[in-house]
Amino acid sequence: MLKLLAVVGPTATGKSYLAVDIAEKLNGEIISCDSMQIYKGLDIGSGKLTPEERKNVLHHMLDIADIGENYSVAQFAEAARQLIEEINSRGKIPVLAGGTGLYYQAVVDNYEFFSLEKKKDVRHKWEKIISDKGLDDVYAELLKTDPDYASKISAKDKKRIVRALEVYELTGKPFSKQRKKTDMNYDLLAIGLNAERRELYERINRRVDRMLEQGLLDEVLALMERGYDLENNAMHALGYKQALYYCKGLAGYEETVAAVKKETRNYAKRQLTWFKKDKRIQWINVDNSDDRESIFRKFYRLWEGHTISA
RNA sequence: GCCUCGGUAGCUCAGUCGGUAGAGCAGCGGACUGAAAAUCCGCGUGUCGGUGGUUCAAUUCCGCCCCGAGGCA
Repeated sequence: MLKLLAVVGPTATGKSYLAVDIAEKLNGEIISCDSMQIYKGLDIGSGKLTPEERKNVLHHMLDIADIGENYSVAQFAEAARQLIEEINSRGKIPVLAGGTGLYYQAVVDNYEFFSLEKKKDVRHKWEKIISDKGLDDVYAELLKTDPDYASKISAKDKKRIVRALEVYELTGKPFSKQRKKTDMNYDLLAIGLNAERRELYERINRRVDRMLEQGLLDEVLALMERGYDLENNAMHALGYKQALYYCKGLAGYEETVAAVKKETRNYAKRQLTWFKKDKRIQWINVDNSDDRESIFRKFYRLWEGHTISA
């Protein structure tokens, strides 16, 4: 069975560093599991490690998409599964590390995605209908094409409504028919990093301050100069969106910083909701007194206890 | 020391002519299969500063005390 190590959890808990330490000491390669670090040019704000910090370990799935393109889970899952095979065949251990719950789940649970029969942009068509006629009409359309799925989601859930219609149009199959391919087919050790809520929020606040010191606003200005704006998914990333408003003069500085911190805290909460549901994950609590070494030691105990580890 | 105003949710405050209270922000919980750092759903979380009194009933009225702000000395 293919080995797979996963490092997940909410933002600002030190997943990237732990992954590097694991890969260095256990002869591994890292597969980033982060929907924003995928994009070239989102560096500081996405919390990407610097080239210096990752020079000793091979990192996959970083900087593989342009901000102008819209990357998808389906692409990620396919590429990641391929990498897991390759890394295993080299006798090394793949470390899937990152905080994007859907990406993690799609890989580990082998989600099925229908192949796209047509390649065209139908999303804008539906978005136009929404702005012309309203969301209700579009939801009614979904009720016709895929009543099962329509009944599962909110009639106000714009993104899911559009997506289901889009997938139906591109694959010819209703969204609700997508399933897991099989149950888990990896020898998985999943590690979750978490901290007490208070401590977690302090870490997040500090991290946002650090990003600003490191030049997040300059990064965003540079992206603006290259013509990127809110129509690009990547620019909806936490921190980037708010910084964009600030750079356009639509928000004040203090207000912007507060908003980024708040939304990052809310995001961390959603990540926890996602990962807590996965009972395979073994949690490591990180606190103020921990450094990289002590976190690695906590990990190593779990690794030794893992039955098929070798 | 005296006078005035204030003390209600984590914060800022509203309110109850006496029937144990509600907004905003923050927060909490959840969903999630092709944008997911997205999108969506749900939830007031409270010794109404403390303590005596009046009352069937006090957060509300009265006394005393504590704390904060301002004024007069």
